[in-house]
Amino acid sequence: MKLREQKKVETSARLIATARRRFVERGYVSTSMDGLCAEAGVTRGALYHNFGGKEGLFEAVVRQMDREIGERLLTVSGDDDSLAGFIKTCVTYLEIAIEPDVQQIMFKDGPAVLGQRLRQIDQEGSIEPLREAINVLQTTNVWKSGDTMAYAVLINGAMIDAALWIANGDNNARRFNKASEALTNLIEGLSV
Amino acid sequence: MKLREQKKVETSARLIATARRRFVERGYVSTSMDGLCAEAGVTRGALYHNFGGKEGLFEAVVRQMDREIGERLLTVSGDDDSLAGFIKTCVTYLEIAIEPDVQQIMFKDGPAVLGQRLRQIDQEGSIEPLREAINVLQTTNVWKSGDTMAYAVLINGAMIDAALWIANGDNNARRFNKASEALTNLIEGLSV
DNA sequence: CCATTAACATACGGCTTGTATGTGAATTAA
DNA sequence: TTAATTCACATACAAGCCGTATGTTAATGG
Repeated sequence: MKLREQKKVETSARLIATARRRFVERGYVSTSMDGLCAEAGVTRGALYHNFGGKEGLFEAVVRQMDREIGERLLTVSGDDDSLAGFIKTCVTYLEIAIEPDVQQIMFKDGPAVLGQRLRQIDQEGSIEPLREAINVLQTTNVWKSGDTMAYAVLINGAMIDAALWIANGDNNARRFNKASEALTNLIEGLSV
Repeated sequence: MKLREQKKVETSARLIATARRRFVERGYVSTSMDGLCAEAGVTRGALYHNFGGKEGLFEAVVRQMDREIGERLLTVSGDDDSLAGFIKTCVTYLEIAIEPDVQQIMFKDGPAVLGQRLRQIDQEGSIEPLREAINVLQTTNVWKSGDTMAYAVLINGAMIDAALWIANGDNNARRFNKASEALTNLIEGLSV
């Protein structure tokens, strides 16, 4: 890799890492680009050159986080095409969605900052894998008929809202158990 | 009502009405309080006196919208305690959640601006009625066992995400049919 | 009729973001 | 090798927005 190109990815990585931490700690609007760039050891010029602006930097953080989530889910689902495997993957997603980083970036600031683009981003990362898994279950006759994307969206939203409910309570473990039990019943109810 | 008190209500109402329109059209961050107050025929002094700030005004808009949604749902559900009535109410909620006003205020800007407070607000407006309906179904033995609040949250989230999916497509009617069919199957799957 | 208060207007300061321009090092071509 | 060019980044500047602190006027109450 060329020297200049390498420097570029280094500063980009530093900016993303710093941004991720600050966006999680202070939220999007309360995060100043001056302070962020200072901590990253660059000026705002570097930011606007690499990411176009505050929004672009935030989007880069979202994409990074989305990839990480996708990878973590892959290690769980593996090649298990059973209904039990699907449920286990969903419960794992619930665990991930509870984490403060994910809550702040993906659920709280994400929709306001990126709007529809956020959906496009984790369409690939979360919903599409979900849909494919449902599609497999449907072709093996263990899932009700109906549009697989609609099912995927419903379950995705159910898990997101459940995660927010869990994280906003004072007893996460208790709510998590209740939610995962209800979620399991919900999914089993959709199997034939 | 005292004269001064009445004036207060009037200006508050004008501010809320103008704010609702502008927040929907331009989004929260792109809405200037200078321009908003100018259109409402007052200065920013009135705003900060009545609502404390931009955030307080937005919260007032959210509460108004939440009440309207609750009332509209009540006219549909009535006193029908059957499973079919519950499904009908949910489909109606889906219809409401598709509307651009609701999407922008409740789903896009709401979480970022109000955060956890948004959940508290439509806890009363949306989730709690949902939970009560499920509770009735559960006591009449037409619903699986498990925590009613968890079920309510799951279904609530499923509908919200479905509404976002529908509204972001290019054929709303088609997606709405798919989503309502899948939602019906999901709910029926949770009945015994 | 006067004092008080409440609703609102005005003025000000500080912070933040985006852009326009400058600069030095790396790359490339002659 | 060297000179030109490009690129990654720094600096400077301008404009907008929000919150607060301070007036001001009209209603209320005694």
